[in-house]
Amino acid sequence: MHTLMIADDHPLFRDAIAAVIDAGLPGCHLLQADSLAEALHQATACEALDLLLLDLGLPDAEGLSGLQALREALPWLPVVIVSADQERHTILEAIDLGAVGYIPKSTPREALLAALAGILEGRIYLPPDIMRRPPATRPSSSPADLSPHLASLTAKQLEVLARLSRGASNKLIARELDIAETTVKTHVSAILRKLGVTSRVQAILVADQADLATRLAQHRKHRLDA
Amino acid sequence: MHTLMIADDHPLFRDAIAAVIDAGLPGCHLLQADSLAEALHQATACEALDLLLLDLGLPDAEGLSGLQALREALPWLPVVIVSADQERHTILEAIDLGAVGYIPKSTPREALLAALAGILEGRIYLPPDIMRRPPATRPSSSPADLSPHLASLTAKQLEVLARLSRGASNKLIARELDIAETTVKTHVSAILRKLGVTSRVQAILVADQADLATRLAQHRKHRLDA
DNA sequence: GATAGACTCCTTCTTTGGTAGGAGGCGAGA
DNA sequence: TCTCGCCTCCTACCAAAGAAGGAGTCTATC
Repeated sequence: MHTLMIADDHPLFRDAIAAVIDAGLPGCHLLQADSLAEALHQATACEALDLLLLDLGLPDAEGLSGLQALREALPWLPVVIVSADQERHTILEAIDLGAVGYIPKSTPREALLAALAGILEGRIYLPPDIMRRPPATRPSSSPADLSPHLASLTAKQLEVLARLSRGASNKLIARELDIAETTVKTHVSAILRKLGVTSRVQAILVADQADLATRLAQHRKHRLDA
Repeated sequence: MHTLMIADDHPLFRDAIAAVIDAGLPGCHLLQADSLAEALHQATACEALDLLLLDLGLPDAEGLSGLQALREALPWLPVVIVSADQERHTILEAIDLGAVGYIPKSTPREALLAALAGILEGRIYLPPDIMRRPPATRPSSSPADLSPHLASLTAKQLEVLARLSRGASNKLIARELDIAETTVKTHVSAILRKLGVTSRVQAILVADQADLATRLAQHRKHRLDA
């Protein structure tokens, strides 16, 4: 059937989760590792591996760095995080790094088995109870504006700047925003003037210094508040 | 059974998705809205609403701002995004804002129904095919080279690329390196070809992904060692 | 109703960026 | 020695970027 590996430095926990899997997903072949190095070693050797259950907090891998290392070394290997950490942020970051799921250690065994089954069938699992809670009110709004420049850009100009930052040409931006290329040029010229630079490249450098994404979100928010 | 609302400004698409749901999840009560304002209005009136299918691209809500507004106005209402946009980043941002799922418009009907069913049972749905792909862009910092591209650049090309990354023009680079502008162009063309991109802006994006500074230092070190 | 700003688009022009191809000099290694 | 890769520079040409100036629509505001 499937081959799974459990990477956790607590033998007791490895045994516990192995028992749950044995009972709930019979026929699975289970490997165990007590460190990231060991997991990497075994995973490299074993081609049939279907899924790695990775604990955050291995001795040789602080936090998500272990996941990152794994994704770089063995991109083909699906990894699901199993952790006591229930921070929304950690969960999202894990998914961003390419994890196929995130299972809190507090998950009841039925839910855990269902999650693993879903993942083995190709789905992504996130803990519903945590993710469905509204975000715990983000810090929001930096009152002091480091760059009066960026603040003076209009909504459309920000949209254009965002695309500049992705390396888009005027032509492509025109297509994406469904406006004429000449109009894009007009916007770009305005952006350059307001930012006090002379080329799109420099505009991009200024933009990502000031964290364009944040500003875009703020702009959207302001529009809605009004 | 369940009450769903579809918010999309294309009547044809609303009808299409309504037909799929009618056939696949019989007994569901379906509402429709063609704008964010309309969706907010109906959702406020209808207490029994279980799930909102929200299109990105409504006339009165650019991108994720609509989701943001909904989450603030009606935090109790589960929202699933239905969009043509398949960017990992967009998907993650949507989940971060509290969406309970993200369904690309290209999803086949069976998968769409399964996703909706899962969501109605409390799960989170993310498109596996997109999320399981390794992130396209990630700062690496590992010794293992994910970008054989950059490694293939010669010393001079790296010098040029470093200046490109600071926003320098060909002319300026020529002055700084004391070579002809045509030579700079030759280098730039070589860089673009090796990095597989078509403009200096894109080259810069690739470069600072791969931490150019580190690489430059390494290169200088090698030269000194030799 | 008038004013101002934002967005749209146009033409014209110059500068910059980028490709293609050829060519000479130089140093390392077969 | 001869070859190969890198650096250098050239011409010629084309595409993209950006400046300048004018102009129409719409919306919000006074």
